[in-house]
This record gives sequence, structure tokens and C-alpha cells, in this order.
Amino acid sequence: MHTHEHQFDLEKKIAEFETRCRQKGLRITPQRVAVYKALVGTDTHPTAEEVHKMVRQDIHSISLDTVNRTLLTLAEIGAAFQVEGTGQPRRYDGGLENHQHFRCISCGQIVDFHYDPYENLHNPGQVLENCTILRKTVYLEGLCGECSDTPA
Amino acid sequence: MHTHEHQFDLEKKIAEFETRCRQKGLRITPQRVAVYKALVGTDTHPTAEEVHKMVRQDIHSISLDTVNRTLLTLAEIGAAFQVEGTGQPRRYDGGLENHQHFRCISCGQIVDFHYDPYENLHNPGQVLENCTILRKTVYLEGLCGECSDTPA
DNA sequence: TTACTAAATAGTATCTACTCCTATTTATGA
DNA sequence: TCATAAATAGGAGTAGATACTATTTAGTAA
Ligand SMILES: [Mn+2]
Ligand SMILES: [Mn+2]
Ligand SMILES: [Zn+2]
Ligand SMILES: [Zn+2]
Repeated sequence: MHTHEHQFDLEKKIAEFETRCRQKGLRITPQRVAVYKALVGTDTHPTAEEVHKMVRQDIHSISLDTVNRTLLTLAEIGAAFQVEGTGQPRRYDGGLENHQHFRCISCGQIVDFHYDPYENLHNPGQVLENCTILRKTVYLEGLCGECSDTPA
Repeated sequence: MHTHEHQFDLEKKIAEFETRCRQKGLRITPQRVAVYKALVGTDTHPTAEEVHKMVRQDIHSISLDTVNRTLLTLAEIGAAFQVEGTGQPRRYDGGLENHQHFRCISCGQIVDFHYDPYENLHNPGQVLENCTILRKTVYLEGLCGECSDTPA
């Protein structure tokens, strides 16, 4: 894929994001857009502090608190989500296409992957009868390539 | 199951735990045993502070730091584990039989369940070729019975 | 354009859940 | 019984998240 197509994708996503904000009655601020842009532009599952660092290149005065608040807001409106199972600090993901995560227990890196059988898992029956299931997550842990090669 | 059978189970588990400690070269201290006992005796997935509260009934002077350290140790030697996806504070689980977790996003409670298809998921193929997969987790989120009835 | 108002932000203070430090105690093996 | 390394208690320190408040600003309507 060429750069100008990437560019187009990004602009499309931002346009959709702004529409979503309007629908939810949220104002479109430069800070909000910049945080969103930083998050969708990476696949590293950054922390709030990492996002802060990125966004500061554009908006020099943005505060860490705003980044934290904004990331929570993105998760609330479904424009992003927190990555499961990483403890502190929280890591965020702006990739909304269906995928799963592998986390290296040695270096902590999170690898995206997609494995079809992990989508559309059946709901368990009786056991959780009264519960409304909103999300099913599969995640894997282990040693990444580099860390397998370099046993501690 | 009757009380004396429960009792027997617990004593058996503690004996196994002590054996495991010896194998790992860990000393068997009253604090360690008490923390383990408290954890295996509940299905509430308690926090360190909750465990601390429980254990204090037996060992009045035990410190929160010791509880935290001990819970980490239990996880390290495989006598317990941290519950995935709950953020802070961490929640611990002493139930080692295969099971999965449902977490209510409203009240935060964690419900144990077991659904056979969630065991023995296949490993994804090429995508994670270089990685050593040590653990596969399925976890569900949604609204528990009580919280479904009481929409905010 | 201008003016208004509620929402959002920056900067800082506070809080929570650990994690580290050190003197003291204790489990274990000789 | 004794020696010694491991573990603990209690408190200090830390990271990350959250709350607070004065100021700024996006959105709307005159
Ligand atoms: Mn991802
Ligand atoms: Mn459990
Ligand atoms: Zn690694
Ligand atoms: Zn609930």
C-alpha cells in the first residue's frame, strides 16, 4: 500500500471519529483529534505517557492528564480500547478490526495477530444464564521470538 | 459435599503447597501458609488488601507488604495466579482447576465458569511462528444478573 | 461577527496500589 | 544448640491514575 493511500485511510478514520464525537455530543478539540490520530497511527499499543510524548510534537502544551482523560473517552465511545492483561501502565489500542493479542511475559511486548477460530466463539450456556455477554476475548502469553532465543 | 470433606481437601492442598515450597527451596512460614489458605478458601478473587484482612484474623501482625510479596510468590511457583483484565487493584485466584472468568463491567465482580470448548483452543499457525505460547486465556465481559436488572 | 455558555484543558495536588529499604526475627540444616 | 540465609514488619518511596480549579475554547445562536 502506498503512502498516499495510508494518508487517505487516516483522514477517513479521523472524519469518522469526528462524526462519532458529534453523535455523542463531544466537542472536537485539537487535543482530542491529536490523541486519536497518534493512537490509530501506531500498532505498538502505547501507554498514556507514550501517547503524550507523540502528541507533544504537534501540541506542545498538552498535559498528561488530558491524554489520560482522552484515552478513557476514546474507550468509552468505542473509538479505542484498553489492551487486556498488561497490568500497569495501561496500554491502548486504536485498531478496531478484529484481532487478538500475544504478550511476551519476558519483554512485555504485545503482538497483534488474527486467527479466525478465535472470532465468534460460542457463548457458554446455562452457567452464565443471567449474564449479558458483551465481549469475548482470547489472549495468549508466552515468549516472543527474540526472548525465546535469549533464555535468561 | 460435607464439611469434613472440605476440610480434608484443604489440608491436602496445604500439604501439596508445602511440598511445592520445599521443592522450590522456599521456607514454610506461618504467613505464607496463611495467605495460601485464605486464597484457596475463597472464590471471590480477592485483592491483596482483602487477603490481608482475612489473614489478620489469624496472624494479627502480618504486613500488607508480606501479603503482596507472598501473592507474587504463589503466582511464580504456580500455586495461584493473577486474574486477567481487572486493572488495579490486582485480583488473585487460588483455583487451579481449569476454568474461565466472566467480569461484570458495572459492579466489577468476577464469576467463575467452565465451558469445555474454551479449553484446548488450537494454537494459531504462521502468524506467531517464532513465539512460544505458554498460556491461552478466554475471558468474557458484560453485565451480571443483578446489573442487567438494574440499568443505570 | 460577536457574544454566550457549557465543555474541555493545563497545571497541580492528591490518591492508590504497590515496591523498596532496613533492622529484626525466624526457618532450616549442621 | 547454633549459625546463617531467608523472610518479615513497618515505614518510606514511587508510578500511574484521578481529582481539583482557574482559564481557555468549541459550538451555537443572536
Ligand atoms: Mn492490537
Ligand atoms: Mn477463578
Ligand atoms: Zn519478548
Ligand atoms: Zn454486576
